[in-house]
Amino acid sequence: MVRRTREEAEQTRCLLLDTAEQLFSVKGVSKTTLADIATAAGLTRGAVYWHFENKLDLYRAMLDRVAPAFDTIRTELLTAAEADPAQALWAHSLNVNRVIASEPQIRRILLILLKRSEHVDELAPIHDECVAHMREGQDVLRQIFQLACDRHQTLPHVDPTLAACALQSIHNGMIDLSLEDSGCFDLEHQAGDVLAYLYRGLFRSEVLENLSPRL
Amino acid sequence: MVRRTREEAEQTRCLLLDTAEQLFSVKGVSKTTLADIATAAGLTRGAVYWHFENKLDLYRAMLDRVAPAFDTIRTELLTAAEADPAQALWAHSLNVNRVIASEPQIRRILLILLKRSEHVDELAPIHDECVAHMREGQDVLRQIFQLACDRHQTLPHVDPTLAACALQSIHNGMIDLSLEDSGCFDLEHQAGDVLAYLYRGLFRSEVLENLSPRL
DNA sequence: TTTTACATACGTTCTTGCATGTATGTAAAT
DNA sequence: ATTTACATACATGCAAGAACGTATGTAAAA
Repeated sequence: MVRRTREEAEQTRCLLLDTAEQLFSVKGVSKTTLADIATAAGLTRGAVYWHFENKLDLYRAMLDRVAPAFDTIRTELLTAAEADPAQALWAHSLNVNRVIASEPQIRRILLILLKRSEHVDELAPIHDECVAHMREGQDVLRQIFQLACDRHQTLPHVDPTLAACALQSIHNGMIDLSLEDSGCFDLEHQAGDVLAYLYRGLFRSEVLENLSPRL
Repeated sequence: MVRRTREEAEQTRCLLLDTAEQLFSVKGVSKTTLADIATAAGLTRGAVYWHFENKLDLYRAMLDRVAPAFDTIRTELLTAAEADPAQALWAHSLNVNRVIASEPQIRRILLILLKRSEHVDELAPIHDECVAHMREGQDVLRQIFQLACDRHQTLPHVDPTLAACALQSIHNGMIDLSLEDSGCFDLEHQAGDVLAYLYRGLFRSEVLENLSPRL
């Protein structure tokens, strides 16, 4: 399979990334060799080394493909927050679940990040970026909870920082559960109700009644 | 360092497990070789192969050292549940955080399980056991939430299964956050307040007021 | 004709598993 | 109380196979 034009080369690159995604999610990152990826893609290691410097470079490129999706969600949250913080958070929570439940590629990448790679050594800097990204996300949540507090949407004694931790934690926990092979948790159908329990402990009932879609 | 008696041999075994724990948590499981462990312990690979069949056997033995701690916590939960389910759950939640916060060995093992190993291949059966253990734990939580529902301790429309998911998720999420190097979350000091938000969305206020230690 | 997009071949570095060596402990026979 | 016989607790050496990086070959595109 010899690709000749630039266009076909781009296809080859995508194929390698898709194949890597697949193999990483099944065999784990450390157990998947560049030869495995090349062979599974119907190519040779030469092709891999043409498109990527090494395994780490390929790994980073693979993750970069899904970053925009998360940026989009965050932007939507920020723009909606000024009008109604509580509503913005609720919509955001459902958004996160919907995206993860509906896009297999996102699920595969999360699976690789959370359960198919070791967060050390060469991969450490990449995972550090992910953690930094997560902390930014948590800070965004904190700001919006602060807004909600200022507008008295939250229950008394709700601290914005801790509320952000709570929301982030329960989201991460649910994502983790849903990624287990056993499939003991279904993000699309159960996450809304689970989130509702937490929201009821954070926001006043008048606020909760006005959330759409219905809490 | 030649150990001659059985007693000294047991010490050597422990030393190897301690060393493995340390190295796994720093370098990751796949990047840590048996030679690394042996050398760091001041021994050779021969010693490792004497005490353990192979790397997998060593890994399992390492995990087995902390299993009793979790069993103890679960037993405490079950015995306390009959008298007062809500109180038992609250005490259990605080217990989990206290144990993890106070015992470095537990934290190291959790770190290895969650962020320093790939849940595939030879390690897969071990991690499957962990998942099974977790699901049993979730079922215990469900049963106790069922008790709480029966006694009208919970708010209306709280489903035991989903409540168990919620509690498990937020616990796992907090543990995950607390294990990050950045230390952006402190299990011992912040987890109680975060948990309180969820409990307020699950239990009636009369029940919450009677929880000790104070919610 | 040069560059692109790969394929092929080679050398090196780990890592593992096993086989073997050896010094010490231990229990029973004498 | 010795000696004998064997088990224990490691250390050392070797063979074999990954996996990687690189160097080189090659056919088509530009």
